[in-house]
Amino acid sequence: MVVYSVPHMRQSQLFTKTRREAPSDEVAKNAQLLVRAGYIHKEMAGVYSYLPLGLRTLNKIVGVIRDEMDGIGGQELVLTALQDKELWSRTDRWDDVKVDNWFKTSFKSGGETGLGITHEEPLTRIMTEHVSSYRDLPVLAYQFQNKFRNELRAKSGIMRGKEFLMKDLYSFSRDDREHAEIYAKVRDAYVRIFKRLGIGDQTYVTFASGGIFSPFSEEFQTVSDAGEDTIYVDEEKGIAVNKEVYSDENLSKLGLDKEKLVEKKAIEAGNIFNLGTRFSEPLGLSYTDESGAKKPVIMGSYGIGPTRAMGIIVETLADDKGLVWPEAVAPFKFHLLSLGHDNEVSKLADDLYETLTTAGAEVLYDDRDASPGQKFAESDLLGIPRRIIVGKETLASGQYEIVERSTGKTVKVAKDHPFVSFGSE
RNA sequence: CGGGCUGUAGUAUACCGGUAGUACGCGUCCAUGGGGUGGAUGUAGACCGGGUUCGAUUCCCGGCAGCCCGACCA
Repeated sequence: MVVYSVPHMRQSQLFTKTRREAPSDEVAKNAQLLVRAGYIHKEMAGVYSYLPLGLRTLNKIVGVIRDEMDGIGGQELVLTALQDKELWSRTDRWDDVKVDNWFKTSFKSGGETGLGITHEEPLTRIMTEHVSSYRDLPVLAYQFQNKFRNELRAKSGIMRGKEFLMKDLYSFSRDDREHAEIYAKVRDAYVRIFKRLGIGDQTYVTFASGGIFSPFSEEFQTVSDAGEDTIYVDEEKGIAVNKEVYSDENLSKLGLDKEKLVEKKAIEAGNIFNLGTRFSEPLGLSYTDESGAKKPVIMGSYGIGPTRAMGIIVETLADDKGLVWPEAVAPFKFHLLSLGHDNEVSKLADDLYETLTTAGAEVLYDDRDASPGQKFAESDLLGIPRRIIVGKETLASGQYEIVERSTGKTVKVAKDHPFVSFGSE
């Protein structure tokens, strides 16, 4: 997992502030809450900056995805944002008629370039320099990078922007059989990722339009009223089919019973594709097999947008009081609140903060001189999983109060109780 | 890209053809201290350009920006 240089923080030092009211130019719940809580800042339509709390959350999501990608043998790298026009011309994806959402610009020295919308082309070219024998395959390479897409209409807060973080994994295999194995492995990893991100129960593998090399691609669709897609879910089988391929013919092909399907709105959280030789052929990525024959590499691509995932988590789990983060994604595990002006209380809270941080806990300590009501309200808004309350009652009873954000469930813990009583770490 | 709408203190919102009011925020002071606590006081504003008019924040035109519906969405 990722190691953070600052695992804990005093809230009095946090420069971001919360707001009572949602900005008037946001309609999407995810953007309203994330802006109110100071996690993000809207720079322009569809373009958001990630502030300290937002970045911590985003990094947690990235960490989960990275963990799963590494777990199936993915090798992380990072490609350039600036793209080579000549390369994209070879696969016929430079032309504005073919791909209409490029941000294009030019070099002072002459010639055009564009900001990367996806990265099949550059990675395939790199592979031509490193793959030449069947012994060099398969390869799984992935990256986290900002993609730039000149969307005509940005919407839905951070779920559909013009600049957004994307995890894109590409697989390079010897043949269809090997590709199928890898594809299945990535698919399983994706299922685990959404489960770890806390949206597994609402996320369905969904058949969608495929492309040239397979009849269908598979999307990971999270059921949400904020979704832009319509899917038909088979609850029993736990799979769904996108409206774009919903037809009697396709349903029978997929072995789905029309009667059992339920229509739902959903948002696409991930998508996996069989690319076949769509890019390896035109870019000359081939290898020599055991018999000395030259063969094209079979490719696949697999995307998840961590920023979009963050938006989906908010849409799915937040309540009317504010954000609610699952354990694995929260910017901090604990939100320690010190209530009132009492010196003894402050001392107690300081000591607990010291104890927790020494034990390596990720804790945000609200040490500010603010009213209890304000601290509670802001704590709800920030959505940190467990709130530890230290107040005058603690002095009287000798107990800390721990409140779970998602359920409101409260437990009391003796002051000198062992650290493990605060929950898993 | 087609259609619709909106730009007023830092934020959220009123009113008005005669240069703007409220709440929150922020500063100061007093009280308060387990659900955005109460009071006093201060601070700060009409997107840009042009037109109509005695006078425009208000009406008209253009620009820019933002939002919504649709289309689009490796």
